[in-house]
Amino acid sequence: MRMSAEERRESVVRAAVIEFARNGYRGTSTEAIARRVGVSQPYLFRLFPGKQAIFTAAAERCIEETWRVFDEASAGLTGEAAAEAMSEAYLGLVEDGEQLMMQMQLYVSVFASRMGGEDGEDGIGETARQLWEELFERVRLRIGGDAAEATEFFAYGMLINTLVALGYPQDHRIWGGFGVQSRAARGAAGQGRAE
Amino acid sequence: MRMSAEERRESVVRAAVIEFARNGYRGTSTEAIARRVGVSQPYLFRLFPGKQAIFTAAAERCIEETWRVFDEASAGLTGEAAAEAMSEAYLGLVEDGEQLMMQMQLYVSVFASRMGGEDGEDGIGETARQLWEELFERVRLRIGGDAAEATEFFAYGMLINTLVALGYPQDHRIWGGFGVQSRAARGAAGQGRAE
DNA sequence: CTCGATAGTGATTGGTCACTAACTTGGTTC
DNA sequence: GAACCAAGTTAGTGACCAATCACTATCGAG
Repeated sequence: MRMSAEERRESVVRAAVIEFARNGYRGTSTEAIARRVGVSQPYLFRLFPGKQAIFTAAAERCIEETWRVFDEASAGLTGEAAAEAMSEAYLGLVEDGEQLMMQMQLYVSVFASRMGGEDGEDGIGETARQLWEELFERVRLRIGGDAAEATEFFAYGMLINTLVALGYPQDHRIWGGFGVQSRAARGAAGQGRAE
Repeated sequence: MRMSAEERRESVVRAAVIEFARNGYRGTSTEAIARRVGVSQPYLFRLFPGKQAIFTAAAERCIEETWRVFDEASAGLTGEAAAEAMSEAYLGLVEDGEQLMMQMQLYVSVFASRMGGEDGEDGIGETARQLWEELFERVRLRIGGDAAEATEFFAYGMLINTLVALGYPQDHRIWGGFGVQSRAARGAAGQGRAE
């Protein structure tokens, strides 16, 4: 089906999120992305300057999407209620694993690009930090401005990432009282840890 | 320099942790590991049945090492004091990034192996979960048996992983009052969050 | 010294992958 | 209906990589 280059780019990004999430940067062939999109592999290089650019676009998309979900879930709320709503939404977002693993893949790619890893020498680290800080700031404001609470929110978020990556079902004892239904929000809700 | 197969395997594992940490499973060539060890690439396949086995050995080593550091740092302590000591030790362990990134690479590999990713079809997920649970259990006992506190400990640990991976120096404001010297311990210390 | 075992290498191979060049298809406009 | 342009394809290239095989070097024991 013939469509505009812009529309194609959009479907490439969507396909790339899935493929990169599952197999990582090196583990994903441009062939696989192209097949998922339904176009020939060389055509990708007309829509994007290279594989790295596709990865970056997918990573950006993924973090933007995370904020979109947070924003939607916590619209009109503030403080703990907002944090709770966002935590709950995050568990939903992350359930299928694709969004989550794209995040993780981004983190390891950023590290690799710093450690003289051979690929990703473009400014992916800079981009990632910018996106992360923006997300952090937005969440902080939404839950009421307290940095420590925002930090706690993200800490539990990162634990969720890890447990999901390892493949623990949400009723496994390792989730230790959080996870499963809305109780998941408890830990991340930042229930007034005074300091 | 000629050495016993067992000694060689040991140096291969050490080299593999570095290479896999920096470049991931797919991004690391057996050639690169061999070069770092100082042996020919084919010889690796005499010491290990395949690339995957080297990766698994490196991952196991890395988690065992984490416990070793925790254990040493918190020897003779219990409760919050133990948690604080372990947190502090973790920041030190993780500072250079290699241990940490090997962990992250393990997580993404486990996920990939679950998602029909083409490599890692051996039981790496099972192995990883076992190692993780063992570590969790040991930490839980050391800090006094409370699962929620252990969960919080690990949550902040995972946040540390992410921030280090993204390349934030420990005095960056995103660390929000934790990180930097022993104050790092504060967040992870599980300071009696009643419920 | 020599013989057996263990440590280690060089050459190769079948396969994969990012990326390029040159070409074709389909829609729009005058 | 032809001229034009953007969308899309087929064919190909050089580089790299895990794994195998057949071989050599070095050690220790009798």
